Amino acid sequence: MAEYQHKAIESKWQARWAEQKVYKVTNDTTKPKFYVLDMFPYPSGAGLHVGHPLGYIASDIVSRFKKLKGYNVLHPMGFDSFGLPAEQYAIETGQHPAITTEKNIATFKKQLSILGFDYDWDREVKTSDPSYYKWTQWIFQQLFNAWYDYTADKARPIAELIDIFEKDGNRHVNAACNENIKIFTAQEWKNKSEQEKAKILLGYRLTYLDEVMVNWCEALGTVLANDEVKDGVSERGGYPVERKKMRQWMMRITAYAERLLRNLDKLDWSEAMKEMQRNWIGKSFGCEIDFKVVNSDITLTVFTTRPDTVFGVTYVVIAPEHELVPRLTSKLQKKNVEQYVQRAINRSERERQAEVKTTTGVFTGSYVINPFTGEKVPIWIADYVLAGYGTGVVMAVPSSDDRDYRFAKAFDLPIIPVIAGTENLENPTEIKHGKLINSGFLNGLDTQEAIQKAIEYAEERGFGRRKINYRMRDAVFSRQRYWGEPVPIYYKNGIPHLVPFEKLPLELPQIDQYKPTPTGEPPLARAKNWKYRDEDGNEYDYEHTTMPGWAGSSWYFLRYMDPQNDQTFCSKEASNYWNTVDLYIGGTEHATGHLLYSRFWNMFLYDMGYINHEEPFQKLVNQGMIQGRSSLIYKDKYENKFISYHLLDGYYGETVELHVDISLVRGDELDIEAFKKWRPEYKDAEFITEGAKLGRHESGEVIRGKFICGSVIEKMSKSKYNVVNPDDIVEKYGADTLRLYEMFLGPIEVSKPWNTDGIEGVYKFLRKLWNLFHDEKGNFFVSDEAPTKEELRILHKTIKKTEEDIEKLNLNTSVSSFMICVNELTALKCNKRAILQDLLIIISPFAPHITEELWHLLGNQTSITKAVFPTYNSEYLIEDTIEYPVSVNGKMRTKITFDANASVETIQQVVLSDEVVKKWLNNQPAKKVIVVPGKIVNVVV
RNA sequence: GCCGAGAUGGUGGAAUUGGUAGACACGCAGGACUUAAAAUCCUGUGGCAGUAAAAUGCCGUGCGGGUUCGAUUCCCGCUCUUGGUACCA
Repeated sequence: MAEYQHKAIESKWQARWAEQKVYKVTNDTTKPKFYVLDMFPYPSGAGLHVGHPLGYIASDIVSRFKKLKGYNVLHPMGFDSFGLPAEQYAIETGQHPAITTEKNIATFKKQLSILGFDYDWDREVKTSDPSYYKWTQWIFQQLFNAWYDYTADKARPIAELIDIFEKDGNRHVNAACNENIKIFTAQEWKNKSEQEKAKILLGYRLTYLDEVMVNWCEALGTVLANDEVKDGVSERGGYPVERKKMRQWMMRITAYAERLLRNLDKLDWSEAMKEMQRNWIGKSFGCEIDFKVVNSDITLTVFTTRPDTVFGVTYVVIAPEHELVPRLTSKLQKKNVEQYVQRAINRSERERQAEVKTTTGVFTGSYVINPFTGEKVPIWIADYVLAGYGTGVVMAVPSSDDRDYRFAKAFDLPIIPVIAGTENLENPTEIKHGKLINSGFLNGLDTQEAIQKAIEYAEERGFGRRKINYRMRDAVFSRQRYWGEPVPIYYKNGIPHLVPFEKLPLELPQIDQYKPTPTGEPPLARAKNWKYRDEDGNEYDYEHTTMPGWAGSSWYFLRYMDPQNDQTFCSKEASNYWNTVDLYIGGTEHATGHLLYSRFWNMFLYDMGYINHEEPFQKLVNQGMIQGRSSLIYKDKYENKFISYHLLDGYYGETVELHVDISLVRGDELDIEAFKKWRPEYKDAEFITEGAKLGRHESGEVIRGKFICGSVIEKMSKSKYNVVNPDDIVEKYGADTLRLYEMFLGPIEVSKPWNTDGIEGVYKFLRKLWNLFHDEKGNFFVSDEAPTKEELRILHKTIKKTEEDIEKLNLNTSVSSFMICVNELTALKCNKRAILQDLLIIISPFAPHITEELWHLLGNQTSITKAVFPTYNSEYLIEDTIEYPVSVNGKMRTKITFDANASVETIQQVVLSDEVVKKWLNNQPAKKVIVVPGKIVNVVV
């Protein structure tokens, strides 16, 4: 008697696969390669939840499928193990983040291993491992030692730039560099001090130091992400946050803007994803125009994409944080301006952009001359202008820009219509393109023509120039944190120097507390005796900031190719063989962060000749999120009293909403006793229940009623107590069921809340599959009879569907087709080896354990993972007749069966003489009969 | 605000390129087996009207329009949910 015993089968095969290293991947092989990758997880303390495996199962299915199709498949897993939560935990408990992280990784690995993934664990990488971050630091140093040559359109070694400076100065250098670098000759370069030279070079390097605005929280002594700031105060603790300029390491990703944009066309990513990156890069064509400030030597340069509307400029707006603001402010306006700037600067950029209802701004007291008209217009300050975009100054054309229009209305500034048809409109910005009016030499021209004409005019007269602008900014690389890669830099006389390669990795030092120093220095400043020592024994300070989370994750896909190499980050042989990632699965939340930074680093390594592919991820698929269903409980604001969900309306007091652990709730009903034990402060809480009148049951038992919780669908997170762990499901149903079920839930890209309601159906399917191989008594029983035509049709229909579905990643419908196949074979009582053996192979990528077991019961000696995917034969699917749906005016009314090769004329004739069709024709002749061969007939009445 | 995605029965979802809306599964209802329950199996199941039961008709893919012989699919305008918005990863 052998029933389907998932536990025994799964642990047996997992052990055997590990023991025989079935999933070992080698780099030298004659087989074609396939590289399938998941975005690696951050090992959080909550462990793996049911959302993580969604993508992992999909990639595992593809990996196993490609192996069956004869590919050498690289399908690795590792951990993005630097990050804030471990550090936060360290601050609170004093526990070293490395210890927490190791523990969390162990939990994750254990959880991953019971799901039966085909990872080669010998290739695991961890970003917080010094043997890994040695190479992250090395890449940083390569970026430090490089500059971007726009003429060659690639990065080059900084030594070559120094050569050019020595021979020719920087006059002919077309490089990505800081804006304030002055032109110098070779002789001038040679005369500069080492200090000066270092400063200039820093302005060219692909990683450099700069002063940038950050959210500084004095009380926490650290910089906060925009996410961590709510309404101008820190989310944690509610301390005030100010915007402040700090010296930070930057990454010159803008050098790559054009290539990052251009290459998108070559990638097999969703249009949505490419669009997001395009918008992030934000390329726009336009020009700069110089506006001279009246009675001053200052010139304000604006960037505009609409120089055609320059005759409609009625004022100019400058960003509150712009450095010229103090010089432009008149005595009379000083107080107003200072007040305004103070307030505006402390608002986040997102807030400033999002706010459209209230328009704010202040007049500086200064004026500029519009070089096209010679007219004098006022300079205003407004927070809708950001210092970081364009030049930080805009020319305002209230008649054709919405924000300018609102601003002009609010402050009663003039509006000059410049586009024909807008003269008499209440809101002229409704029409943005057309023939120009009130615009001097541009009158009568169309928008596009006028733009070109205006730029030419400005260029000829020297007060403007054609300009391509990008919205993308250089990336801030420094973090005022402990748990990240140390930046391999030390300072000598204030000039940054690279820690020599032999001294890498520069390991994280031990510190007493994981907090910033009392003076607001980053945590690494606490390290005792942590200094760089040169040969002469001189000591220098190391850089005290660490690298951001995205540093380690920007190149990990290369390390998997050659994970143990201690000579280089990844050997050329390995990267030449594995090349680009063929399928990358991960969430859309990485659209503009990780996926741009990785492309940038990969492109840089390509430029420097370390790898041979320019793009890291050829095909990208975005998996949706599995959301959690949180349970909510309502507590009286002042008393230790809880109110059941449906009684809230009638409750007299004020209540607060709290998250309650979902393990204490069954179908919205709270287990009150368990809840009292959950938190000591609730031990004596009072509960107002519902659903039953208080009283006594006939048996004498007191009727208590039910306590019902509210619920909300949101991100699965430890802090929301809504995490569902896959372990319990595997325990009850097995990994094969979980794998099939997660795929069966729906398309991989769609987000949905976790819900186990349908899991029984999938479990039943596996039992039915098992029963195909067993008789009623449970004995293994398979026949060697030749299959019938019908059985072959069922099998080959499924082979075809599965293959198409996996290629397109429609894994939910493959599971359905397996169910249909097994249902049909069960109905035919088919237990033929010729059919079942192939069926096992096609199901094996989805349910590797049960299929491996049955495969061996069939007498096979080697693993099913080494089998060959069956070839679909179209001959088995040919049908002699086709049943046509016949519709009248597009509505299906009847069905008529025709010979597969019946002519259109025959079909029309038969259809028109059909009783049902006649009824709808009602003795009128049909206006039209449309026959789509093989598909449908439509009669138009 | 800006950029991206989505909305189909009681539920998860299916529908290949514009061609039978609701595959497959859950749930529910009824039945078989059983002393009973569980498990298993069978039948039915979008809504409304209609019928003894059928037949049959009408409505129906977030809302309002449009294109088409034919629209879940294409176009225009909305609503709601959701991801990103540069120091969460």
